[in-house]
Amino acid sequence: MTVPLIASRQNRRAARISDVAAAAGVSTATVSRSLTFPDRVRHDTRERVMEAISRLGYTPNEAARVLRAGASRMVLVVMPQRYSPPFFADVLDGFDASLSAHGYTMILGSLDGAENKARRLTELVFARQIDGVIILTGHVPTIDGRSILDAGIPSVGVCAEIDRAGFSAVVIDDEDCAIAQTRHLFDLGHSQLMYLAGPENYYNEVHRYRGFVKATQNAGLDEKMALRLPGDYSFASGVAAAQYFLGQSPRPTGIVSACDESAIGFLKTVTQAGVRCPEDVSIVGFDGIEFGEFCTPTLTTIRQPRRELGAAGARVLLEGLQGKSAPPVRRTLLHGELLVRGSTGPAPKPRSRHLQD
Amino acid sequence: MTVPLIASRQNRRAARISDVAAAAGVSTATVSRSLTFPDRVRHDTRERVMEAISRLGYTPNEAARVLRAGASRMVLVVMPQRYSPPFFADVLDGFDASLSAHGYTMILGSLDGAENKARRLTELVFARQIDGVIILTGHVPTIDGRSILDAGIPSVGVCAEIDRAGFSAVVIDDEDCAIAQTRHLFDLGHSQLMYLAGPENYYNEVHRYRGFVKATQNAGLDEKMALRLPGDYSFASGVAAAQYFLGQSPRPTGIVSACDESAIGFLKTVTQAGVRCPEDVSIVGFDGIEFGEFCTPTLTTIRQPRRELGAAGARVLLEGLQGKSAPPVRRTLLHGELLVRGSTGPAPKPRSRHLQD
DNA sequence: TTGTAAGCGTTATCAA
DNA sequence: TTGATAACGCTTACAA
Repeated sequence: MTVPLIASRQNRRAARISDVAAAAGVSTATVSRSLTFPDRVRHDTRERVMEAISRLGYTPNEAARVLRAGASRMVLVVMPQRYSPPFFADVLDGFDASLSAHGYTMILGSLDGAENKARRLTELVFARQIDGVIILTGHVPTIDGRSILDAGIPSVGVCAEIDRAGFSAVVIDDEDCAIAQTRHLFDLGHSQLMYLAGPENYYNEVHRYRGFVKATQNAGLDEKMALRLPGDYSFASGVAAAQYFLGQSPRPTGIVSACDESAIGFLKTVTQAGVRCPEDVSIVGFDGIEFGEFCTPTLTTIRQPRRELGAAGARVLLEGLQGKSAPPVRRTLLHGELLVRGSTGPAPKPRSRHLQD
Repeated sequence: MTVPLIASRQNRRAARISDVAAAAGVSTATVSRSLTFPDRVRHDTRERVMEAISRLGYTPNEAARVLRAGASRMVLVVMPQRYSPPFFADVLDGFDASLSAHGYTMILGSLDGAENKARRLTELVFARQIDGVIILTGHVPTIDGRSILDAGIPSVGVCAEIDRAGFSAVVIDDEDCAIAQTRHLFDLGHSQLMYLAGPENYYNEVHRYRGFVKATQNAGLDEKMALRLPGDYSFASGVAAAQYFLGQSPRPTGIVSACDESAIGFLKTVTQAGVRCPEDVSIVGFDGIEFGEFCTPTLTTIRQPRRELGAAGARVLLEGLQGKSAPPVRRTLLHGELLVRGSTGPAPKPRSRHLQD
């Protein structure tokens, strides 16, 4: 189903290339060349053309250029369903800075809400309105038997690898970071851990949980000493996990969270219930969002290189966009870094703790 | 200066309308009509056409449609220089939901970074690639003697009125909200206030500060009892203000902040220095971002109806987009709401307080 | 170095 | 109800 186009009110007719050509006393081809290949035009001719352009306030009609050239210089960034604005804002900044420096415009589309959002994005790509795609989630939906990835335009996964072969990715070492989170707690003497998960089957969740499991196994910890609670990267799921935690006895003393928001929700909720952090419970977040410095206590976490992820993602995409042939598929690995702050401390002495409610 | 277009690699040639027409044994006009005006085509003809479309995986080329129809169904959202992702994310969601339901695609552009960002956005609009504009800041830069507002396309200010006559706006009652913030502190007995400002000359800052001044004057408070500290809606400016505050003696006991981030930065910094909140100092934020519930103490603030701002802004723009003639200019006023939480309490008894460092 | 002219893929007008 | 055809405004062979 296509919505009919409604022509917008034209006030004064916009200048066309032919107007400029007439004003400068040259052909339209010369105007076009003056703009795109300045050195293929005689100097004084170009001056006349430029003067006419600025006098008439001419801007080339983008639709006509796109149609003729078969390229739109637009890049679509696909956001996951549940996303954290504090986290992604910096990544997007990284994209935007690089892309706009190279003449590309960034379009943002999110996969949340109804299916028709995903449909519109897919159509946009197949309508040849998009030259390249950056995907911030591992999975892209298939609509009417085709997905954005089928359009055959350069596409790169950032923050998450795309769940289909043949695409480059820029990611961090999620698994190692989760190992670092977990080890940090072990090093502090914790032996009863809890894992606060992200959305099931998400790339990041899978890898982070894998790291958590490896680290606990390495430490010889029994599976049962490392409970996994569901979550979705929201404050709310941290609160829910905290409520579960408060009902436990004995309680775990170390919490590994798959993101900062949930960690902060958890932190606040248990603190309010009288549990002290880090004396009674230690918690490690993941992402390094700015809030982590402003909650109480400050949040120990994994700092992700957010702008660098954005910049590197843009760079990889630009290679695909500008090269004559498809560049080799590759995986760029950046590194997260453990940031020890106030929310983690030595495990409490092994005394049973049911200070409850 | 225009960047040359580089045609993207075509794998298999995309189906065109003529391919569909041939496959269905009709003319291209009939294919077009089947898509746009289904009821002007005989039922069985349309069925054949639709079958061919889905068999060939045909999607109309957007550039061609845009060129021919003179409308792009794209809406540009202009973000201010300094913006708060946690705040604007919900507003954007509000836009996106309404716009995409009406067949429009949203493009995001920010004014931060170098001038060339603003230039690209301006060109995009003059290139007739954009049907409508939503502006989240009062001021839009002029580049080469023209601004986005000069393009003559429907434009609406959201969260801030545009600093030029002739444009509709959807805003909240900033001034009244600031009065409510300030009164709340007076009601609690505070008489030495401090105002933590937003960026100079921003629409919101101007109105909020005006409300603050009015409320203090109404209360008969001396100008000197109400210091204004500069800020820019960031955590950092809250921290800076806190450092100034800590150096004061006696200190103000009530802080009115122009945004939540600064308030939280302030809160954290003074708390860490041993000042108790709300016993020694009360603070009121502005915006109602989610994190306000998770800092310690929770933040008293003004809750803005963010999604409603987005939805209303989209609605006003859509009127301009869909109507035959320009709708009347009007100002839609929504209301913020004081949310009393933990960061405000009765003014301390008037004893001098230099508990310092 | 410059100009001529043929498309790019649609949609809308007009005629059948 | 359908079809032929002329735009939409630009870029780019190719010719001069």
